[in-house]
Amino acid sequence: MGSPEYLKIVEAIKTKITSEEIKPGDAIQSENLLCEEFNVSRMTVRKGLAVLVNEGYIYSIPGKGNYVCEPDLDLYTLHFDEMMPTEKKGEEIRLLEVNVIKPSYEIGFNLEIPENKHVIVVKRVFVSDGVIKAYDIKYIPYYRGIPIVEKEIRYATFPEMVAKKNSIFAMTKKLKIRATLAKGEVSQSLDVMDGEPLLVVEQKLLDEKDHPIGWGIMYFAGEDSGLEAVACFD
Amino acid sequence: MGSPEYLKIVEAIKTKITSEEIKPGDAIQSENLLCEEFNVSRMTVRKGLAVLVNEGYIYSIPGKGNYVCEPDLDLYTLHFDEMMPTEKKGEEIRLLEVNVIKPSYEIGFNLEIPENKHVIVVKRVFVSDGVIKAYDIKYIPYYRGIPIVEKEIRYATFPEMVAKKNSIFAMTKKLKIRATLAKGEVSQSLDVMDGEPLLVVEQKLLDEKDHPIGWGIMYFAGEDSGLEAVACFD
DNA sequence: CAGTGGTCTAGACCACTTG
DNA sequence: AAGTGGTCTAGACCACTGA
Repeated sequence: MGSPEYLKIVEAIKTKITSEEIKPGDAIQSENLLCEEFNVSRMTVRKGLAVLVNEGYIYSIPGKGNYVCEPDLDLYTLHFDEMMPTEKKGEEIRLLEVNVIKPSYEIGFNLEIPENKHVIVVKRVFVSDGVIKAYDIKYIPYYRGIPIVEKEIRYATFPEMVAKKNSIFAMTKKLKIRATLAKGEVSQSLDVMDGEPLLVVEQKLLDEKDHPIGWGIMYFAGEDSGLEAVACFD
Repeated sequence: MGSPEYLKIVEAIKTKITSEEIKPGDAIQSENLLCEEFNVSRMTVRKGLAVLVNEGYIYSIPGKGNYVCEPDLDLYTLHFDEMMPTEKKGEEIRLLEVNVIKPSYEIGFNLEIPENKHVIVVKRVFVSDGVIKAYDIKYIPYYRGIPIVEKEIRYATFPEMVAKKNSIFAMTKKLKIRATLAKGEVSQSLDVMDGEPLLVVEQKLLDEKDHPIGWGIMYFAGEDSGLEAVACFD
């Protein structure tokens, strides 16, 4: 009752859509008709429709009308916390290595830099209740002023490591997720046997021009450690 | 120049944020000030601010002002196409099994149903250029009218299988992603050796009351097959 | 109290689509 | 030409925060 008029319009149309009274591709009644129906001004109707557009229920075609969206059921929201649930009791980060190196072919390829440019490599493990949960390797093109002091880098997130050079608002992060088998250095760092299944999350940090400014790989041990995602549509 | 006034306001404030002229937690100048600055009416200013709110740049506190958001750098958009890139050349879906069964403890637990309720089980593999890419198992509580005809179910997505009973607009999908080793039935279905690393995507379909209406597990073979996600912030 | 954001109105003009 | 959505105005009243 006390709710704003435009929210009543939102709810009314949402109900029509979820009850399948109107289906994807169908047109909504015109804005002028909605004005009469709800006895409100056109701006109020449009505010309600704007909410539905933002939430992915409808879209507009100028000169024609407002239409119900085909829901994109393949889109999910993934919450990937780079630092695990740090700052909690029993959580700890161990810094294994901070170095300036010449990039391997793979590193140079992923950071799109020539082989004579130096690269910072940071290797850490995340420990929970005494058990190593994840092994994290990050590569960042070297630049003056990059933090390489242990204290600064130990608890730093990927964006924080490059924040001096790039605004976090102008960065994009991309993930690739796959499975692999533990072996060699990775097994040792995670303290697992070779052949254990590992979840691999590859992170790439891009600047506003889509140029890589960081590349990292995280290995997660244990079948219990996984990621969760929720469908966007609500 | 020809762009609407409210978009000019959006761009101006975005630039201030990405250039870090104003930082997270800082206040934007008041709406009335923005009206004067840009020589527009308040509704136009508010339309611009609404865009910034939707895109996650700012938030409002009634009676106080508009403030720059702390960017949530842990949120990603994951595109998980349940049907793989089907309908493409060289792609094929093989239906291995459609059955009505009594649920195991695990199935009953995940679907939150008693053990005397029957369940449809659908097993499929996704084949690309003759290579089996994924093995898919889905469980759906049995109800009258559920499609169990091969033709109907072979190319059906999870939501389509339950669509007769539930509107896709009222459904939620949740994913859990982890790594495991191939073994037994899974190895055979994927035609890989035991001990191969597999990416596991567990899907749960929930109705509007958060009650499960479907549970599925997809196994992806091959180190090359993985998922990709992009940070939401733009 | 003056200032802020939240809601709403009753008009207006434009570009666009359709018959 | 009539109808549609997109933009915009110049007011208004409200509930809220802070001094």
